[in-house]
Amino acid sequence: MPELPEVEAYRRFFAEHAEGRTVLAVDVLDPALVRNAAPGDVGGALTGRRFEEPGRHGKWLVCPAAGPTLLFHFGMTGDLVWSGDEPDRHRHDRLVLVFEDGELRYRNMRRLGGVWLALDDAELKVVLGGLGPDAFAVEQEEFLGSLSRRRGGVKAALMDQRLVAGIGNLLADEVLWQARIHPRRPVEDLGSNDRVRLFRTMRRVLAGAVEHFDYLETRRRWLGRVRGQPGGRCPRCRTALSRTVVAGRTTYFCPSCQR
DNA sequence: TCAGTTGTTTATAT
DNA sequence: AATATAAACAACTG
Repeated sequence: MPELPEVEAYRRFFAEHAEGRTVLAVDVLDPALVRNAAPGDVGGALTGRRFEEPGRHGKWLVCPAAGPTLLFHFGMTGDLVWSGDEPDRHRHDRLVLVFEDGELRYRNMRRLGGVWLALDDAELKVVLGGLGPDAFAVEQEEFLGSLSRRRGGVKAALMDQRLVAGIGNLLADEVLWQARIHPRRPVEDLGSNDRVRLFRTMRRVLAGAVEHFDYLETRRRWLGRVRGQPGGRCPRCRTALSRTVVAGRTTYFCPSCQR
């Protein structure tokens, strides 16, 4: 379920297993998931290179290797697996980075997402240039500025990666529930107090989710834990949650708390 | 068999 | 020009 917090966990996982290590080989098991280069280009660019500290922007994992950069997007079902934790390759493993002490596998059941290669900053910008600032790093001033230029529903705005990068369907519902804002509320109707509360709530939710990225199961007072459950009730007021479609996605909210 | 699914892109409509 | 909506992508699960 890769939104910003999960990708941050992947970033740390990548750092643990790949940072500072030299690529011995790249096995492209599913050429279609190398999205912007010929399959052989990835190994050509990375073999013999050493990965540096990985970064993250929104839902993208950015892995520089002293020159070329490998980028991962996880779609809905992407994952990273270390061979030490799981000896055998899996049929959904799409690309494998081979190191001296093991291999790191990019797994993706549904094949949404994939792997991108950038050879320099210009190519990096082609891949990431359309994204807004990272939702966990953006300053309040910039966020409010973007909101002021935005019209339409607030949930659509939060999920728009050009506005801020990293918020997906579940986190958008979580942020709006915690901020007590109705997902269909037009941005232009929000007062400045609502906007500031939205920003602070977004930061708090992201911080909590990055800290405990199993928040969907374990966070007792969060919406995520009950959304989708039959008969799910608002953790604050016990009102039965509403389920609808907003911005094309299944949306849960509390009709009592979120006016 | 059928509905549903956490992401993004594209086409079309407003 | 922006925003909204639906479909497509793809491969499962219940």
